Amino acid sequence: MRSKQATTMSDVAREAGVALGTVSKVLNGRPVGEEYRLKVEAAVKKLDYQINPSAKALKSNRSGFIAFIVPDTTTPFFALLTQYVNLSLEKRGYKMMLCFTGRDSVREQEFIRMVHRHQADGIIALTYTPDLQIPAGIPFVTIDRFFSVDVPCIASDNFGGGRLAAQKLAELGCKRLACLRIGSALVNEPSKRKDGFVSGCMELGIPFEVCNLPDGSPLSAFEVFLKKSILHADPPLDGVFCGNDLQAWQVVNILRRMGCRVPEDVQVIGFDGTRMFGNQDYICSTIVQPVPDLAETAVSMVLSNDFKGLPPLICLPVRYQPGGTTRDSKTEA
Amino acid sequence: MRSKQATTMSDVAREAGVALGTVSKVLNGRPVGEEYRLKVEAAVKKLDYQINPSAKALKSNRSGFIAFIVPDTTTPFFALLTQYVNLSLEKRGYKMMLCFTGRDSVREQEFIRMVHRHQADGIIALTYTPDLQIPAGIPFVTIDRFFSVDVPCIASDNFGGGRLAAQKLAELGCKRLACLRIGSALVNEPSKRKDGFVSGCMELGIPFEVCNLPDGSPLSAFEVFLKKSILHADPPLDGVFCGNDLQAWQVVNILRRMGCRVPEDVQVIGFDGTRMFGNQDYICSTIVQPVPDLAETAVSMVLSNDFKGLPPLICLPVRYQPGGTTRDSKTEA
DNA sequence: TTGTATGCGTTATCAG
DNA sequence: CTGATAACGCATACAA
Repeated sequence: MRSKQATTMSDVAREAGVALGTVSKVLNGRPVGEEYRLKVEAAVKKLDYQINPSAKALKSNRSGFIAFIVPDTTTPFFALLTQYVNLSLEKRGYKMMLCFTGRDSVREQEFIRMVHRHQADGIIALTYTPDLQIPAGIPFVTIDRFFSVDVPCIASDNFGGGRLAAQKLAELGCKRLACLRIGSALVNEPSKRKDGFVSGCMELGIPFEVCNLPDGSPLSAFEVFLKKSILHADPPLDGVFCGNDLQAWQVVNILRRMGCRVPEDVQVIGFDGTRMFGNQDYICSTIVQPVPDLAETAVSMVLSNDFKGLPPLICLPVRYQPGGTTRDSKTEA
Repeated sequence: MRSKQATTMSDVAREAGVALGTVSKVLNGRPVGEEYRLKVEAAVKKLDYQINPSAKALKSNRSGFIAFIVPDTTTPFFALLTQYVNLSLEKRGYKMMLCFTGRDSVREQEFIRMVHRHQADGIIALTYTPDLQIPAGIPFVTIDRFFSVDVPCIASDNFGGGRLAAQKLAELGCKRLACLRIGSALVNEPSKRKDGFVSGCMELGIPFEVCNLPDGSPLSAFEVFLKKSILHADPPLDGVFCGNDLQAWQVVNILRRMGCRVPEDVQVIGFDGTRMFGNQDYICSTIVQPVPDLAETAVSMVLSNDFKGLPPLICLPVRYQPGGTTRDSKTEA
């Protein structure tokens, strides 16, 4: 029992001098006589009535919660996404049920059960579990991970971003490019960054290499590759595109430790749009993901009335952002 | 209506050949005949029964949700805290209701209403709104913000952290110290960092200055102060303690732009324990807040059976972490 | 159009 | 200790 006995719909009905059902209708925006509506609204205000979400959920089988499944909330990209998904949900009167999995597929599967039990009205998931069991009968959309044609996927234009990186590096004077990436060889959305980059390089006719390491590879593998390509190739490597900003940052560290100047000798572009402290300087030159749009789109799709008939894959436009690891005019270090 | 008609307690009761009430008792761990318990448990497993949280909440007035109110989820410290609060709640079978306020006190107050409506079982808030109306009748604990003796506050040992910073800087050879901070002059938990630092300096008998700027001050104010203290003081300023890691990072940028080498000429210590990408290198030498402990303590307190009778302020120990902006043996840049 | 009655799935009371 | 029964607050057919 809360502090003050909660006021219920009956209280409002009595206060307004109308029937219970009428109150319910007013609250749910159903057609009701103007005169009645005003009386009900007055009573609601007077009593400071708040609907009881549990009762509503019990009766309607709709909880007003959307589950958001994400590996963690501390990686800057995920943190930003979490915030915007939360915001987009809030704007539509929904609450978020946050599930961070720690990349543990058992936990992930457990969450799906939990979400099911809580009658969540939908799930937005950013997951890399390959064999995830998607629950039937509940709207499910993914971010950055394509499952199948009946599971809508919202992603950045990863392919276009890769191309853009290649173009920018060429534009900025690079003579030999490379794509460095640690990540599953599986074809997933982020792996298209590499594909786009390759496509861009080929179109530009610029020499390039791809160094795609499996998950969990040590950073030293990057170092070996970089040493070889910078010291023994002709022209030497002078432009690097990385799978994400973390890897770009690591590569920059390696390069500087090797005595390479960044961006004077080698220019580096990452992916994501990570900023110091979430809202300060960009950590590196990067392809920025449209996080607010990703969130807004995911939310609007998962809440879509006609969930079937949604497009299977939506790609949102990215943009290039100088961040000190390229020789853009305005950010010469 | 969900995909498969949800199985209910009655189904379990029928399957187990017992009464409805018995099932409820088993599920809530109330004493029940061993024989009955086994039958019920078997039926639960067989039918894959899951309790309906809405019905439970409706009847019991306990939603199983704890609200977590935080300015944003992208600032690294908040992101980490969010994750650990979520984890601590999950371990106890609770769900988190995430409310990020964007430092908007109207939104904040609105959340409190919403939380109330949703019958949240408690609130954990990290807020800087001075005149926040704390709802009566619902367990409310704060992090890093002291309201009054009946609102428990969990904080890092800010005072001790300030002292520790002074000690470390002295130990590392600094001859003149300064505390730089932007933040309300209000006496709140974080402002104790400065107090601890002052206390440490005085005890050590080392010369020091304090530069405490009001919220919203431009960074240039720091620069003016630094120029004066480094160029025109004797001995020159060579050790800086900042109110948090963001400010430390900004100060380091200013110093380097001024031509000062960090940490060779000036050493800098921040506060929070911020790391690149959430889990990589520390951004600067810093006093690390015990985030997992803060979260765990806040959760355990807000769920405490005897909410009255909790101590009004709990300070958790911090630690010093070299991070490249001090001349510690192991991190000489 | 408005009002009434029933039941959602659970917990709690109370009589066996 | 067990089992029947009555709410909890709301939505929704259905009757007026």
